[in-house]
Amino acid sequence: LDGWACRYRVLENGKRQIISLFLPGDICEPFGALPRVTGYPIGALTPLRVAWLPLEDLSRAARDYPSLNKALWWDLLLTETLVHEGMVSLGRRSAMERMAYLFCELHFRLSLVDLVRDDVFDMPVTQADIADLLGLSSVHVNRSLQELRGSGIISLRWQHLEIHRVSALCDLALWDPIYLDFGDVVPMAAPGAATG
Amino acid sequence: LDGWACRYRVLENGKRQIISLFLPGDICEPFGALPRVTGYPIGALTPLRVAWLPLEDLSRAARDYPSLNKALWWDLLLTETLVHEGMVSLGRRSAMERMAYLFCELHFRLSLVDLVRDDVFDMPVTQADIADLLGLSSVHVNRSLQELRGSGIISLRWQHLEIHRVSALCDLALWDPIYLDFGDVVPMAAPGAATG
DNA sequence: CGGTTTATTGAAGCCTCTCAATATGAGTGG
DNA sequence: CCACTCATATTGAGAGGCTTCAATAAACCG
Repeated sequence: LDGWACRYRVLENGKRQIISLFLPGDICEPFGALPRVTGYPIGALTPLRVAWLPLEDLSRAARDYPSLNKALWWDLLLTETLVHEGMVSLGRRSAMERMAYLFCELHFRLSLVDLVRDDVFDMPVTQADIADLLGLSSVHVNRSLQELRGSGIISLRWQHLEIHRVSALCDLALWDPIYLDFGDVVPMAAPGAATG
Repeated sequence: LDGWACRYRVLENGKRQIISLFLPGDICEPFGALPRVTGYPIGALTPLRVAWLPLEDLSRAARDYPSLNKALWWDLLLTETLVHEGMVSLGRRSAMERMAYLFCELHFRLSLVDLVRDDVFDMPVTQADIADLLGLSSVHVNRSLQELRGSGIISLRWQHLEIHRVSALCDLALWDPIYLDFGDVVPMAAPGAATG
């Protein structure tokens, strides 16, 4: 409900990679068992306020309310897409482009839950967190950030991010709003109970 | 059924990133609508032989056979985990480590479908493909490959990969067999039909 | 047997990392 | 309100990994 969390993984050599971000309104375990099984822990990046949904309640509610069921699928698809685009960032975007992309993504996601006002929003995370999210060192995050500020596209102070030129940021990020066409998605009717 | 495929994404600057690999036996669209919606194309890396399952048939079969339903969830979870670990590779593993990790993953996955004999298997992809998979340049893939061969851990000729020292490869890859504990997964019973 | 794709090699340069030091800010207790 | 402490941010310098460009060798294909 409040605060930012993430799914992450720490390698034996001590390096951490953040897999995905959970923002206010996000569902950490859309259909229950997903994250439990994978072994990736979920950690808080800020103090958190969370809602706990018993599996049975969620399951029953999803069965009773088709629109909720659809919303769960929608969430699953969107989350998946975000992860995929994160992979593209890590593999094929430069440090600057990754930073820009991250801000674009946050702008998009936080807008969905009405947490953006005039292209300004809170970013209650540390530069080290951003580094682990983007696969960079915190030093380099700092420098990229300064460069981005110097170009006049954004400003970031007191954990407030202000995007001055959204289109310039999107261009830099190689942003492609492929997720925005989710409106009329009707995924396959989910199969029956898994008792086997 | 035969051949390798992948889901990928090409950025405006022409760079390609491969999101995930589909090997023989893999399901490209586990619950139907997932990839269709995200905009990521699926491409063949080799000549392909595929089975096409009509959505209704799959849906009905999953409802009628709980074990199949469970298998679909299992597949979804495993695929998800593989993607996540791929992110960790891109973000926090060096070129050598990524190569090693890729071979470990392939060894694991191809073993599941009985395509590995004595730690030897086919790898019918080009070095450029591997580069796009690991977020590297093909030149660097070539050099990392040579280094890996020179160390005596593997040999790769005629698109045949031979792993001589599996444990050394796993160590190098920072391999962590977290997916191997999938045996007794019973995910949440999938919710009802999505008509909304 | 040519023609095209793929693999290999070399050299130069940049992007990003690591190490290390300093500055700034937030929180705490006096 | 200030001194102290700790986490975070910033800066510098040097090194290294990886990339790009470009050329050559090898393998594949009809």
